[in-house]
Amino acid sequence: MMQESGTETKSNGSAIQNGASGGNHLLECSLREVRSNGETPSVEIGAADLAHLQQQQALQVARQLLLQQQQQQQQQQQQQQQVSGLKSPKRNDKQPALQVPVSVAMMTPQVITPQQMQQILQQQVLTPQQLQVLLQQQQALMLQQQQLQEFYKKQQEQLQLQLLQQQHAGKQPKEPQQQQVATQQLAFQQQLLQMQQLQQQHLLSLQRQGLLTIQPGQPTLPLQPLAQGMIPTELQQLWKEVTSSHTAEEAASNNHSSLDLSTTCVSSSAPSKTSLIINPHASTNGQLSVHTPKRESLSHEEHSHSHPLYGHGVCKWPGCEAVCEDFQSFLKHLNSEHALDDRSTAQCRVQMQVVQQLELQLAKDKERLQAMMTHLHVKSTEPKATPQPLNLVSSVTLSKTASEASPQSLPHTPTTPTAPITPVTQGPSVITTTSMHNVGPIRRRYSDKYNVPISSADIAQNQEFYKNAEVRPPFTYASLIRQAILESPEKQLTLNEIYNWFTRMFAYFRRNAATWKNAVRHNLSLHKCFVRVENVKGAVWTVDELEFQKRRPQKISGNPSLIKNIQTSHTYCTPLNAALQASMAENSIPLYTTASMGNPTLGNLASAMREELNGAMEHTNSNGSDSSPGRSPMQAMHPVHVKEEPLDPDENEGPLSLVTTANHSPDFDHDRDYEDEPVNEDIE
DNA sequence: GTCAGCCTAAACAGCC
DNA sequence: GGGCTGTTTAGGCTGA
Repeated sequence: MMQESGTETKSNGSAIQNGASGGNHLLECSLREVRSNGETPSVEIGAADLAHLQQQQALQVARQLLLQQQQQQQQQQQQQQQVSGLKSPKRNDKQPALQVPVSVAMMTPQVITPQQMQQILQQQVLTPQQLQVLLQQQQALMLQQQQLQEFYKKQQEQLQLQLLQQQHAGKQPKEPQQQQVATQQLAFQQQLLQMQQLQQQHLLSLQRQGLLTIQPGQPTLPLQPLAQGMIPTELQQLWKEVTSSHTAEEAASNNHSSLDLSTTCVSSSAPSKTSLIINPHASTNGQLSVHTPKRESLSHEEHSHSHPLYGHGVCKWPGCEAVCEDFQSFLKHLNSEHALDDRSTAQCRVQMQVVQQLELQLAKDKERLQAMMTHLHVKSTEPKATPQPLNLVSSVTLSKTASEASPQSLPHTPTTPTAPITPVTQGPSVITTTSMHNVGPIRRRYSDKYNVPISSADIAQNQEFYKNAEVRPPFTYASLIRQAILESPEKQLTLNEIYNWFTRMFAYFRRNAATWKNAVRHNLSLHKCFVRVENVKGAVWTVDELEFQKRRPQKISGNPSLIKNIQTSHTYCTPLNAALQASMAENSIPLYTTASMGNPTLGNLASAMREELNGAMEHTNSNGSDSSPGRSPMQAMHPVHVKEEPLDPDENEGPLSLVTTANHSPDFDHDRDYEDEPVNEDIE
């Protein structure tokens, strides 16, 4: 639609372009001027007069249509308000706690917060009937718009015809006459554009009012790419796909439908300063683009790049993963397989719940983190307090960041709507904003030195997050490679399979393939723990667990305070995991991540964690040590290694010491998790 | 300041 | 020749 407008205004490209830079006001002013011009009696006679009269008629018809449409919009808005008014309170009654932001202070005006996101998600559950109503309304609008455009096209053809007649008749068209025609054309075009804008607004308001009560006074919001990007509604996508008959307009509206989390979190604070009404293609280089099939295919290409449900030739509808060769086939597939029915609606609701839970836990853990940091910040001024269990994570990172950044500033950290849910990840994830913004390579990753339990469960729990968000996973390449290999049924993968695992599991690795693939190969070659095995189907890579566990403990070996480290780290380890589980339990997280996504192993693991929660907390509160061996949360998770916790100093010198120290290294938490997954299956 | 771990980049070789 | 795979080296960054 916008492209077509651009086509029609080609002759007035410069004028339009000037209007574009001026924004709404300029355009409206020029529109008013043109309107007034159009209403003044024309002194021209002959063909020009005829054209003028026809222009007048066209303008009047257009105005009438505009008025009708505005009235219709108002009616529909009222209708939508009624619908939303009926739905929202009901949902509020159901989940009052979810409506209340846990930490309003975390919200920044420019950034869509998890709470806002939550609100959107809460309110966007529409019944298929409601969606159909919306759909019909949109189609009616489209029809009107088409009629108007056809009318306008006819009008322009007539104008051109008349101009040609004038020229053929040898009548030199006077400059003012041309100008007037051009001005009228511009006026009409602007009216059309304005109408399109109104339609855009209306569509968005329909979407939003049905889903979210939007604040008034944002008339330009719908056309703003970033703002639009803040509406990550699956239903919206669904709706758009169902109503995909108007591809051109969709190309314009979906141009900004990307669910790019990295851009979402940096939503613009200066709305409507870019070209809002004018076709963006018209204002690129002064040349108005012509709507051609090429352009259309390009828009589809852009669309396919940004469509959250399509990527790498695969439909990303939850649980689908159907292979679609191109975007067209994907659209067909989407319309046929994921049409607006009860199943799709239910899937949408499930997805919303998933996101909702993520938001909730993120908010709670943020609050918890802030409390922790505030506490530690205060503590750090005190003379050597007794070792706090939480020091394990924060002894380095938190003390530093707390001193660098005030606790108040942290909640303002723009986070993506869906952040990793693993509570322990909140430390690095929240503190290092770079990881959230995904700008360039992050240097701060899960450091092995923080005693942060990086586990396959961590990876798996955040699986959905990393699958969708282009956030670099804070795990080392070695850990990821190992994870990939160990996840495979035969515990061996070819290089290409490892690549595939990376791209499958992490959205981040769908870009810059040359870089990270090189790093993967580099790591495979570099680390002894990765063993290349010649297989029937070629070379495969396996993991030498012993070598992998040897990697970092060497650093600690020889340290006189090894025993103390072991003891203290062990002491710290338990409360940390207790905290982890407490977080999960307090939030009543039904282990929605991998467990709900169909990974029974992790579901069992998590269930076991929760079952052990009470005892774990008691154990933690007692003295923080493993006075009752095997009953700590971590030990409950990893019963295999409980018996392998020798505190005998002599054993620390031998090979076993490696294992022992590894027990307390983060990577060993990997190991434990890896090895314990089947154990937990046994528990189940 | 030094060291270790990690990441990135690049060059090179062998194979298909 | 080009792409893929595998190895090796070098430099930079970060945290201990």
